Parts: sequence; C-alpha cells; structure tokens
Amino acid sequence: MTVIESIPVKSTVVDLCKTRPLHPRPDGQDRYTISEVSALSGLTAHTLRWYERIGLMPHVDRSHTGQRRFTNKDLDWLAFVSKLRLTGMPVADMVRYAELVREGEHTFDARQELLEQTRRDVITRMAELQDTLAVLDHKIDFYADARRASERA
Amino acid sequence: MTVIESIPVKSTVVDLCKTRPLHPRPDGQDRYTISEVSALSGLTAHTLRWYERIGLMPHVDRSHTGQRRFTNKDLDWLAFVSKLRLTGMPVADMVRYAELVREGEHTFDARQELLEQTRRDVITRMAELQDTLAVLDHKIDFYADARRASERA
DNA sequence: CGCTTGCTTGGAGTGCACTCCAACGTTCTA
DNA sequence: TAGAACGTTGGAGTGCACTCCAAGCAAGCG
Repeated sequence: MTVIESIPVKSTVVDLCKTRPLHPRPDGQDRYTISEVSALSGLTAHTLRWYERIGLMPHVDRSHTGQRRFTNKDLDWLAFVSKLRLTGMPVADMVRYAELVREGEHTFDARQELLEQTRRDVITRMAELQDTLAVLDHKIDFYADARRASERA
Repeated sequence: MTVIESIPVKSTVVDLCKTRPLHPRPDGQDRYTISEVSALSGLTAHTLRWYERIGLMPHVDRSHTGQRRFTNKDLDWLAFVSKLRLTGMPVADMVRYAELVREGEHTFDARQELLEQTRRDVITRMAELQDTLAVLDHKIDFYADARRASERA
C-alpha cells in the first residue's frame, strides 16, 4: 500500500520520430491558421500571439491580408517550447533560449549549458516530489488505519 | 550519457522520527518568536502572518502584549504544510485541508481523499518530468555531438 | 450579398502566492 | 535608559503567466 510505484521509465532511445503523424500537412502545404495551431498545440490563440510578442516564437509568416500562417517548423518549435514549459522553466529563460537560436550556431555552447541547468532543475524537482510522496503515503496510511479501526468497532 | 539517472528511491519506512532533533526546545518551553520560526521553517515572517490570516495556520498563541508565540505543534504543522507546497498543491486546497483538520475526526475520509488526489497529481507530474528529461537529453546530445564534430575539424 | 465565424491590435485585467509599506508598539543589549 | 532590533496591523504592491476586451477587418458559405 505504501510501496512507491516506480515511474515507468520510458525507453531512452527516441523511437517515435516516425511512428506518429508528425505534421497534419506535408511541407509545402503547411499554412495553418492560429485556431488550427491552437487546437494542435493545446495553447490558446491568445497565448500564441503573446508568445510571438515576447519573442518566444520566431516571427510568424502572414497571409496577404496580415493574418498569421504557421508552418510545420512553427509546430515543431511550439512542441519543444511546450516541453520546456513542462520542465518548469520560466518563460524568460525560454525567451533567452529562443534568442540564442536566432543568433545562430555559435551559441551552441550556451544553449547546451542552458538545457543542462534545466536538466539539473528537473532532477532536483523529481527528488523533491519523491520526498513528498513518502510524507503523503505516511498520512494516507494513518487515515486508512483509522478507518479500519473504526470499522472494527 | 543519455542514460536517465534513476532517482534514488528513499526507503519507504519512515526512519527519521528520532534521528534528527525534531524540536529545538522541549515541549513546555516551546514559545518561538516569528523570526525564530522564520529561520526554522524557511518561510518569511510575512508569509507566516499571511498563512495565519488566510486560515492555513491554526490561530497562533500570543504573548501578553499580543506578539505571536509559536509552539512545537505549530512547527510540525508548518513542516507538513511546506511538504504539501512542494507537491504543487494550491494554497486554496491546503486551506481546505486545514479546515477539515479543524472540524475534527469525522473528516478523516475527506482528508484521505484530498491527499490521495494530491498523490495522483504528484505521480502525474513526475511522469511529465520524466518525459521532458528524454527531450532534454536528446537536445543536449545533439549539442554535444556538434561540439565533438567541430573539435575534430 | 449577407451572415456568421474568425483574425487583428494595444492595452487592460486576472489569479496566484506572496511581498512590502507605514506607523506604530515591544524587547533586548550596553 | 537609550538605542537598535524586532513585532504588530490593514491594505497596497509585485511578478509571473497568461487572459480578456473592444473595435474593426477578413474568410467561407448558401
């Protein structure tokens, strides 16, 4: 009951590059409206515009009337950004990373360092969560025991 | 290099109840000022007052002039609350839990359910973090490879 | 063509969890 | 007993990450 479930560790080798449809449309016909991207990415249209404004998106292509048309590349970037958000990385740091990407290949080292720091933060956070699990289980057991005792009475 | 370090799983049996000084002062002489509690708990004095105001602390004892005097019991509660914070539980939910505690033993079931939901959330979050780790490692490896390639050149 | 739905903008608003302020009273140390 | 350091309050302010608004074009359908 108290046993800590081992988190199923995904196979480390990335084997999903071909197994799921990476892009709804093939390159060349990849011009998505903001609401399509919203549905695909899980981010609201508001958030997509805001990401662009703060520099977390490279400038998005526009139709002849000025409406946004996102590409497959934009979709990939948003997927990566969403992963970074899940790590708990602050938006300001993600903007910093986006700037480094814009600056070109000479920023590879800085980008690697940023990601390695993020990785360390994730490891730390996982250890914290593991600790809280022990406390939670301890309390849950206490209440479960109390229930059993009262049922016997 | 890409291998996911297994998070050291703490022994589940709680063996720390006696091994570290649980309370700086023995019961009976346990009257701590707010700044002492701040130092002991890692929470600021501001936050301690705020916790009391919103009902996340039971009402704290006062000196004859109205200054707060915290007890060992208060310290224990704060330690538990800090653990709950680390789970990512919103403050509003922690206040709900505190209310249940104030209402007495007939809320054991509700408290257990609240903690079990929190436990599920923690497990989910850990899985998310594990996923981000795979993406992070993938990118880090890419940059490391690029560096090795440029060094050979 | 008209209608509905969608997209545009700058700027303002929201919710959370603190964090700080002013103006004062208390406690400790020399 | 002076002075520094600490404590009190209600209420206002901060930083983050969105989230929404109004007013006005744009796009797709019968």
